[in-house]
Amino acid sequence: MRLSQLFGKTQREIPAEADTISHQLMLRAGMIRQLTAGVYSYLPMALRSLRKIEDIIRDEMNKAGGQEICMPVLQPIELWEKSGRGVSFGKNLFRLFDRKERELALGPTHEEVVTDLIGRSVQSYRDLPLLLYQIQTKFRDEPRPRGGLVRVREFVMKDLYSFDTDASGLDISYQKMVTAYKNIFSRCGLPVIVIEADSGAIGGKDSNEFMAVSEMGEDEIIYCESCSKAANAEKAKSVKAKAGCSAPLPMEEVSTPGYKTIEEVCGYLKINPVNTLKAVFYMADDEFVFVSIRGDVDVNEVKLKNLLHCVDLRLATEAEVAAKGIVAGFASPIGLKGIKIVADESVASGTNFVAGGNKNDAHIKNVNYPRDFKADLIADIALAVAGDACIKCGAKLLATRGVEVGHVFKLGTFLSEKMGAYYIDANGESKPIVMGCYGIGIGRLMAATIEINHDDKGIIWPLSITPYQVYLCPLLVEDERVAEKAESLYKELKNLGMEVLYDDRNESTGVKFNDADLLGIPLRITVSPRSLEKGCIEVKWRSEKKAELFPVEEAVKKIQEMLAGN
RNA sequence: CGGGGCGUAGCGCAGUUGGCAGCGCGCAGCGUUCGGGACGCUGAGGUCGGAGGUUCAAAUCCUCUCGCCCCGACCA
Repeated sequence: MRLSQLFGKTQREIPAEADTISHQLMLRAGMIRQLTAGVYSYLPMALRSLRKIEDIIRDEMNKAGGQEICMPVLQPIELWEKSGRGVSFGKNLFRLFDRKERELALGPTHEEVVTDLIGRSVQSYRDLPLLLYQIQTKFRDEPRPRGGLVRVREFVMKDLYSFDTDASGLDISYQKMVTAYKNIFSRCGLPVIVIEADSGAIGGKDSNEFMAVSEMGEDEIIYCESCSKAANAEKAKSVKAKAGCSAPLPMEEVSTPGYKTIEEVCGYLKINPVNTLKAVFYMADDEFVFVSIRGDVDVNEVKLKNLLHCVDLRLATEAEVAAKGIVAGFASPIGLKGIKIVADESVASGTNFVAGGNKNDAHIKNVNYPRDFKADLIADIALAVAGDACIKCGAKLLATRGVEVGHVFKLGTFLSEKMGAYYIDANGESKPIVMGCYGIGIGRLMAATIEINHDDKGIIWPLSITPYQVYLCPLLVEDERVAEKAESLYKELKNLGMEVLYDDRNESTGVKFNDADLLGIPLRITVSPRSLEKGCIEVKWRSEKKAELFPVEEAVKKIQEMLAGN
């Protein structure tokens, strides 16, 4: 491709709308254009890379036994009502009406469609297992798209669905996908870590996320260096520091005039937050919930939501709290009636806590669970944080951030039961098909790769997913020797099957080199009067500082070798 | 949905007592340059996000509205 004809110009200045590195670089490199919030056009440079990523994914999916299909984006709303997930996807589901006023959704994912498809096609255990995938556009009306291609409302995803007769079959399918995913990210030049995850609106049991570790990532990862256990913060479990464990004493009211927050009460009573119990109030699908948790621990709302099996969970408003007769700032579950009480396990982690007095300006010392109050539910609903101990090996946990580039789920049978996808087993009995689903966001993968492979000059493409392999850069194209050599090299390299971006523009050296660095093509070939006079051509890796000179007659062979060796 | 910021040329921005809409980059033409974003001359490019209002006069003041970005909530 001649750069003079390439659609998508480079830009010197950083567009104001971008403050994520990958977003800035993609805009400056002329790869993407935004149409509206979270919706982008992909220009040639981006599309070439995306296609290569897709090819790698397709290859690995096929190797793992996947069969490619293509399912509709336009989906009748009844399908979503049938699965019940229209509710859990909520406003993220794009809805529209056809001319007959029939309601449709733009598919945010394809479990419904594929389960419907399978339910109609699969009859016998002999038809299973099955791995079906597609690479297709998804629509999700995200409340806040961000970071360029990191979170968008329209995007291409590879989604594979596995169908097995039983749990052990699912385990095999799941493992195949985990292996394939590791291959994919490794081939794309993107280091990832596999972590435990919550399954969110998808539902199901086991779930793992593939995270590209990066500061700009949206997810917090809690991990253990010594045993390498790692989980999304919304899923992570941890061992909290022990609270005091002296023998239980009788409860005793203390005056705490105006001291409401844990910090204030601790300061006033000269105690540590670990020895207090705090109260947090939620509305779970319109039910008021009183959460009791140790003062030094925060509530993990994902865990709480899963525990309560609710769709919508939010903090209660002051008015809602007051309406329940609760004295905010001095609340505790002691003696509370007619309110659902959920306690975190940490309330049982010690003795003689300080809790609210349920009246103004008073707290109670020496509160002990379960002696002094009961909970309707007690479970681990604590947010794990760096510094807690690993539940597996006891070492101190660390925190980092990551971009979720892939996610795999063991769905089980809840969807097949709802959607009516059954098979007949060897004994002639009807059973629900056991499902798994596995997704990779293609654009996000590309963005994450750039996020990790760049320097202050621009992108540094991994060879496997680069839009072009070679940047052919003649300096001083008005010099006939240079122009002739560059043209002949261009033809020769192309004929050898190389993907060449040929900077045939009559621009100054600085402009050309800076664009070469911005675009990040792995191998740069410079043809200049200076090196031609020595009978040489200069070759340089984008990732290296130093260039190499090769005699003109050997250059093509050397370039071939360099590309082949990487 | 809560908080903050911003909409003026393709991009980055300036533009307050309300009085001819500007600068830099980029773009087009010509010429001189050429190993890390060169220079000169000439030129094109604007419903100042939109609607309404105040005024002799609005990018500027008022009202409404739309959009975009960031933080949070949320989120496969």
